Amino acid sequence: MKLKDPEKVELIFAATLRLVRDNNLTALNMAAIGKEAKLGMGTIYGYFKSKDELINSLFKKLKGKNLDRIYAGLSPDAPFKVNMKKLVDNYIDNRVRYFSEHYFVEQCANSHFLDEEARAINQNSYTRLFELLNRGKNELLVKDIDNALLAAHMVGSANELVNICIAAHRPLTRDFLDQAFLLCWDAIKR
Amino acid sequence: MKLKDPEKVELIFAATLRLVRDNNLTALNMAAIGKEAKLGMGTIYGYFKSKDELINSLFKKLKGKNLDRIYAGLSPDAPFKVNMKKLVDNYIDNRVRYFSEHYFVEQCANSHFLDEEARAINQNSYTRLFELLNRGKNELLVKDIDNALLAAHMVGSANELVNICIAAHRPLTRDFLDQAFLLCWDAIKR
Amino acid sequence: MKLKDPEKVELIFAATLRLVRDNNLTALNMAAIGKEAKLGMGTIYGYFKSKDELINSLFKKLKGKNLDRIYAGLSPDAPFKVNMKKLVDNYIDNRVRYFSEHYFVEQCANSHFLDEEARAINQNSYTRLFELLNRGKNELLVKDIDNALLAAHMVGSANELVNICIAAHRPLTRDFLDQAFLLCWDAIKR
Amino acid sequence: MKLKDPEKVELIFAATLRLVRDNNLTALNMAAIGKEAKLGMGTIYGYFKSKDELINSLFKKLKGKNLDRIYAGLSPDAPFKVNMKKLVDNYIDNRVRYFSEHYFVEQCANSHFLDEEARAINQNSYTRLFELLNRGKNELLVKDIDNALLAAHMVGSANELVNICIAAHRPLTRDFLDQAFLLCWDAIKR
DNA sequence: AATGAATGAGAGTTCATTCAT
DNA sequence: CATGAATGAACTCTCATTCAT
Repeated sequence: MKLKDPEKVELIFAATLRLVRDNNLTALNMAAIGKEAKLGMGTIYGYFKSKDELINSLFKKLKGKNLDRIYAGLSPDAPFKVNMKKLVDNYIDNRVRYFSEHYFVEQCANSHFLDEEARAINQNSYTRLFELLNRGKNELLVKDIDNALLAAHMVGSANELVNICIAAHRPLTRDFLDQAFLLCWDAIKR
Repeated sequence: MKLKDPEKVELIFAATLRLVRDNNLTALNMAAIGKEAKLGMGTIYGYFKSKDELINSLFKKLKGKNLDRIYAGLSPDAPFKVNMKKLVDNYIDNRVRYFSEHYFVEQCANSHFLDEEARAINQNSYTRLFELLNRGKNELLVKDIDNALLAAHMVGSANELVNICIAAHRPLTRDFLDQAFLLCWDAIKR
Repeated sequence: MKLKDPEKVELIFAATLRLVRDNNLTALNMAAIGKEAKLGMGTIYGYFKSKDELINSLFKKLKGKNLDRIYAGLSPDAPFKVNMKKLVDNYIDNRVRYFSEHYFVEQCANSHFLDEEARAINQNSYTRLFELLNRGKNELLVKDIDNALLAAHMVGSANELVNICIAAHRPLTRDFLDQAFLLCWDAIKR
Repeated sequence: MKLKDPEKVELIFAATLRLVRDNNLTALNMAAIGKEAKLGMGTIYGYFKSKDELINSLFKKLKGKNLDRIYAGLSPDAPFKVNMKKLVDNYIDNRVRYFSEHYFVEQCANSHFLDEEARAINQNSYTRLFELLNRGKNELLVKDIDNALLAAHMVGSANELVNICIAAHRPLTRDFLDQAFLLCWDAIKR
């Protein structure tokens, strides 16, 4: 698929995110994307050969962008706990700031749209967190529990926290972030 | 005189759960339910006046049954921590044991199918957990943090733990449950 | 079709007339007839082998009954104009009094339900009127115009008059009948 | 840029009229319209958002066109009786010439398809005839009888005349029209 | 004989995808 | 290239008819 005009791809992606945020992935349809992006349906099919490809494409892009943002500002030189705090802050802040992106990603994860590659990406997103947790274990700061469990605990709780935040239209305060981290840290710390 | 057969409702529900587990809520269609339940499609409309009603009906039933199971065996006379352990065990055990039911409920929550009543039920499911956490606070065992945050932390992490468990075909061991509780407890304990 | 219980047939017919009057022939369905007549659907199929047969049966019965009522009280010994007045009075009175029957008959006439026999009956209903008109012509009271035209004029106008009457909830007064007859008589009289 | 084709609406309307003429409104279905109009079924939904809308749309169009044709050639300057003759001629001629259109309209009037607006149009179609009859009364040419009765008489008889004409495959002769008018005129004239 | 639950063909409608313009 | 009208398979739902009770 030749991307003749990269700007159009962004138009399509943005339209898709708005529609899923407002309506739901289940209600997403190609005609609506065309209308929302102010593009003909044929044009969209010039950039994506199917609805599935469009969704997978956007999913992969968002997953990548998101990982970059989450690990931004972490440094091997900083103390472990500082890195963890930064990570949790980043994670929560990101989920709130880019809510429609995460909403889309979450809806996709439960759908039949994702292809093998996308599912793999979804599962590999823990890699860097695992590395960080290993460092924590080496420094005898983190419980000697399977990384998968530790990660699941952190990510699951952070996600649910954000969901509540969004549902209650609660603004993201420093206090909230601190309390969220406190819970996470107490859970995993040795 | 032939009466409408209450067992058929169960047949329909079971078929629906199997189909959603195997194919996804998005792929669920009335013809398939009929075939899977070995009933004519019209028969299903004798028990539910629409696909939406069927889905909402099943959703509400599962939500109710699930809450009952989760809080089974808890006692006001038992120490707080014992109750919490029981709760987390129940919760995780239930999610694994009745995976297809939870899968269905989760898919519904992300869909346009749920009616107002179902959405309300979905949101009120935290009530009993809040009461338990209040007791923990009274006994100075639980951090003085908003119940919503504490609950979100517990539930979110438990869900993600189970997802990993299921994805990795990992059996539910005593060790796993103990470690999961340890994380939860350390997080919320004062 | 053995009529085991002639009373049930009447129940079915009455239910059908009520339903068509209230809803329309297009909306008539067998389940509704069963419910309205307080009979099981199987019972109805014991008396009529299909929906079509039921409708045709009722149509034929109503057509016959109606003709008898319309020509009741006419006598070869009475003067022509007296007979005509009686006929128009009968016709209009009947249409108003047995409105739901005529409504059913009219809806049938425009439907795909009627079989050959019913259509024939519908067309032969003019025979006796033609004979009467012939007598009028012999007595030099009626215009020398094709009976079909004369009859169509009378019947068509009477029907439309009644429709207006019903639509406007206008009661059937002596004046109304007299004016209606005046129009008819002036039209056909030589 | 391909524009929605206004000709297609006519194609759809024409196909609908043919199907109703040949089979009945009750037997009309969207797949058949598509096939008859040589259009995909979905295409029809590009022009009409439902079967009901299609039917109401066609009904309203036909009602309008028909009224225009019926009152064509009438003039306030012409004598009353000349106008009446023209009107009856137009009416009968129209009903015969555009039989399938009238057949469709009649079937609709007896169906559950018409919306409020269409029913209102159907009932207001007498307005112009009432005005004409008022003029006749002013000129002391028409009986002092309620317009509704006079109109019903004229319209009802004309309709029935045409039905006979069509049923008997009788061509529409000058004689026939003259006789039909004679009946009408004698009926209403003072 | 009477019942009404069960059936499934067929109706109206949607939507991913194509293709003439 | 871009467009959006056209397509028809697939979906939800209805209803005449059957048949186990």
